[in-house]
Amino acid sequence: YPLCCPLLQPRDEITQNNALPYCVRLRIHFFSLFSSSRHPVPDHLQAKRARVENIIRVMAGSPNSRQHGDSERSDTDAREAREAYRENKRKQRLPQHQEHSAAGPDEECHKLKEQLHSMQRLLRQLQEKFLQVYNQEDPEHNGGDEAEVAVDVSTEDELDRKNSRVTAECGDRMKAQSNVSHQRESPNLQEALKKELSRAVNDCVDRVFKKVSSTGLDLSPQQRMCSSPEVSAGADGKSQRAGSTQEQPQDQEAAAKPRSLEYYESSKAHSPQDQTEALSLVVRKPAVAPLSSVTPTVKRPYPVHQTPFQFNYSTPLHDSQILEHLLKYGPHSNFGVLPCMPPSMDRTSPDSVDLPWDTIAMRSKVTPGHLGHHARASALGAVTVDNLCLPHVKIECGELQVLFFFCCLNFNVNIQEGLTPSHLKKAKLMFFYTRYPSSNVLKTFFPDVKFNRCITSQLIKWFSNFREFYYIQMEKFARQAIVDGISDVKDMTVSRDSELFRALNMHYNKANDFHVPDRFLEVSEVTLHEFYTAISAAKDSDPSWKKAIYKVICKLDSDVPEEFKTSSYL
DNA sequence: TTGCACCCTG
DNA sequence: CAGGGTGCAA
Repeated sequence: YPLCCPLLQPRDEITQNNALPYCVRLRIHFFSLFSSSRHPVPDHLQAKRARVENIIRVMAGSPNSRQHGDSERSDTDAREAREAYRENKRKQRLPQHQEHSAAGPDEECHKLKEQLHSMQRLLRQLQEKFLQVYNQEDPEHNGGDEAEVAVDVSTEDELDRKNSRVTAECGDRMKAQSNVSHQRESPNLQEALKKELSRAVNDCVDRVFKKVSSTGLDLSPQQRMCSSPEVSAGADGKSQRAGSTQEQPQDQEAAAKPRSLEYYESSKAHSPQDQTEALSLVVRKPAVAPLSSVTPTVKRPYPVHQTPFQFNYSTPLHDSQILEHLLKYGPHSNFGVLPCMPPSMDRTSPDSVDLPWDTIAMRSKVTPGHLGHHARASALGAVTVDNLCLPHVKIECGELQVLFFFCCLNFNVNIQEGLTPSHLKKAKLMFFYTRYPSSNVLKTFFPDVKFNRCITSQLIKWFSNFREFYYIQMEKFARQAIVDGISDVKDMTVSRDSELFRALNMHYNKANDFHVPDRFLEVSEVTLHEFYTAISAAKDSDPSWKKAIYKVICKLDSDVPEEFKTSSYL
């Protein structure tokens, strides 16, 4: 079976089968995986799986979904293009030190290629592991009918024949089940099938979560929301509430609120202990020892004040760290604490149920040939990827299912949309070289970040804050020198022993694990002298007296070393 | 009018 | 560090 997993297939096989929404294929594979891989399959589950299998084939024959997807994609492409144009126009107006960007799509393409290759490599390894364990534990079920679950689109005639056959079969099966009898009244069999499919999938996902929680994973209610069996979602993204949720207030007002706020409130109601203070926009990275030495203090970045537009940082999972960890140390190793993200939806949002999985689908398609999908992913992923984060999850169980789940999770979030503490650290170290980085420099040196306007301004703001601290220190020490009666500028030097340097180093290089370049000491000294002379000349009476200094200092930037370009630098 | 950088504040 | 206010330049 594992060979059929779409995530484990070569990219071409995945993308060429796109007659069917990828989310559906992925869900099917989840369903098959969890219903058959470890235990003999009960009859009713087998029947369910067969139905699902049939539904796939029916849907694969439907041209509607694809056409819809294509038009949607070109819309997004156009939007993206307009955005890029505006971005370029804006750049032309930036001050001198901000150069033009020529790279753009090529760069992104290259970035995506690299990420894809890395992910594919990891997935191949995972596949091997899967096969190993699978063969050990369940030899008699290996290579059985699951192989047929993969969608094979052969000739159109054949497909038609299959469709009519499986449609009939599926109809019979459904008639046999009293709990879906109402669906017979549906004017459109496909709609009914979709409902049944999503019910099966939700069922499956719910079982995954049950399994997860029974084997040591700690999931709070909101993390299970996307798997709620009470909600039946159509595979086209629409959904219906098929049951009631007693914990959620369901007034119109709540439904009209921005999703982030809505989620924040509901999550607060569920687990008030998690949110105790104003939260940083910096997304905490996972503490995945020994890959990262970041202290595993995980803050829940639920944004109380965030606007939907800012809701773009998504995930701290980074560069397949989780998967790598699993592959290196096995699923029994202790993961410590996984990062958390701000789940943005709850089950009171009737149109949200299918989104997390759609997001998997779209993001999984982020490949050089599918930048259109990428655009869709950025638009929707900003909101939906959050759902897949499992805050405060300890991985201590050895379930392959969990491994696979996190594999998908990680695959999904391979592209950074949020800035992590590592990015902040890197930015601080970059400050030793450049006080006024252009947006191009930022893009070049944060290749693992999916840039958008929000992220860019956040990074710019960081450097603005760095400068602020820097200049405050300079002014402070310059004034101190004057108070101390230093009469000659030459008597003021900045060395590694200087108090001034220690203050700066403490701020930008707290761990003191980075060798600060000499050039930074020189620039610091120049800045200190500038402040000294300006204050000595009583220029500080002019409200904008610092501007002259800024003008001098911004010319002293040097190039950031190439090593900083590697996303795994830290 | 818009975007940016700085300033101030929490 | 981030948000809001302000002034400046394009």
